[in-house]
Amino acid sequence: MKVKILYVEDEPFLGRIVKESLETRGFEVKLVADGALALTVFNEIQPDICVLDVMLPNKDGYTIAKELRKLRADVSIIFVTAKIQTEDLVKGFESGGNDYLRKPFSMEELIVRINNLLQLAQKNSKSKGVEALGKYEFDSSKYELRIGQTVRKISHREAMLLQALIENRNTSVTRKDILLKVWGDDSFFNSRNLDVYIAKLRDYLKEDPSVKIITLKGVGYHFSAS
Amino acid sequence: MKVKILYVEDEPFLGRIVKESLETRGFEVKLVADGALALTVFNEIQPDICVLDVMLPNKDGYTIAKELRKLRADVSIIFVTAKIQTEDLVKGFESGGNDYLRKPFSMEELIVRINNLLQLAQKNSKSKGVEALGKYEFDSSKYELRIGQTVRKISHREAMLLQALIENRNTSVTRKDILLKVWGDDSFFNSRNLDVYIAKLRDYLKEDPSVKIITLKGVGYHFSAS
DNA sequence: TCAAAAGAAGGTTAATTAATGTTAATGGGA
DNA sequence: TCCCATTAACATTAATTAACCTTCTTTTGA
Repeated sequence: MKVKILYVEDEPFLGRIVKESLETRGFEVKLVADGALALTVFNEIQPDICVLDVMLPNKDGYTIAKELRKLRADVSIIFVTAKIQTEDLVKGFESGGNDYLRKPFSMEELIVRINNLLQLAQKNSKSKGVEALGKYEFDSSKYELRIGQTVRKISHREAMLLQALIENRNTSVTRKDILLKVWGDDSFFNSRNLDVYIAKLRDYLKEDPSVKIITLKGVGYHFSAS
Repeated sequence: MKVKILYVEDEPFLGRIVKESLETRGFEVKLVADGALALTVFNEIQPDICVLDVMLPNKDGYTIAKELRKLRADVSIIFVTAKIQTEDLVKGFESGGNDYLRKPFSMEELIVRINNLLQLAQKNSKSKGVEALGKYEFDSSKYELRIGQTVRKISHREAMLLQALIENRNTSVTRKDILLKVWGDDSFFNSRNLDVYIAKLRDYLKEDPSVKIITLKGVGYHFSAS
């Protein structure tokens, strides 16, 4: 499958050249000229990489980046800017950018940096969609948990929770973060709800003892799986 | 502990300025002017980040990078170069570089990119492995303490405390440092709490008398283990 | 100067409280 | 109705607090 790129750029001439140039190299590029549209298009095409101009009408690149990160923590973001102020650079990395390119840039440089990020992303998350969890496989788009021949459909909440754990695999997540991500708020009742769902997941995942959800009492959970 | 940087640069004037500038920001910088020396110095100081000029006498930056990667796969490498040819950029990433900076660059830009790589590296290597403590083995990501065939699950606090001791193995830690690290504050009650947990760890570790938690009354503890 | 007394710091074990586990009952929407 | 999310009820475990004990240090007075 082609690598999808969301390219947000308001200069039409530059935009078209870069888009075509990237397409020649086998990327699938969606060009958006208006910052306010970026999120909508992002949700539509689910790109692997976002290339964002910083100066944009309606909504600047940094703001977009922050919003994108919330939607998908693992998306790769490259900023492109004519500004050379270093505070912008700082802002760029702070708002969740993975790389920063100054205009004018060469196509080769952009492509190299794109490829670099793709490799990184691949290392971090293998082939997305289907996650290997020990002997299990979790298909986050189908809400399916497979082990051997057995397929178990899991519910929306179960899937969200499992996803949240997977995103923090081999590190710890706080209960609060999970609650905010999965339930949207961390009230007392939702907190007990989380306990219930953890129990369910543990039950689903009990066939492979190497897949573990360890409780960090007073803190959160630590999910580990090969 | 300070972040250590190996900086290979043959222009003495630039080298000194960058070195001093980085040191002002709290980095520990070793400046090397000769490519052929880079490896030796690398082994000596075990840096967290390497900043390599590409054009160097005796051995160029790309070659150095490849060799460094062989020595330590997880080291972060930033190339710095006056060349603007894009083939160099490609070569840079291919030879194992993590980032590429064109001269002239601003200090801020360098620092931002350094910090970015540090964060990345931390994410990747977070769940570090298994510590040998005399006859025991402590797996900090699984919260397991093993001796012979016996595996004991320990709690989060127990693990944090043990980790804090291990990090200061064969030296002394103050109670205050431990309390801040494990409990977040050093109030009276938490201080007594620490006593309780020290007792637990001593109990867990009593099978091997060479593993010792020695009390330094009025100061802290001294943890020793082969 | 020295021994006894008083304190302080920490050791140990037990009791208490808070957090989470588990299973079942309830309730609401396609 | 059926499924899933939520709430409830009771069980379990970890963390904290308490109580009492031991050890070392400091103070004090003969």
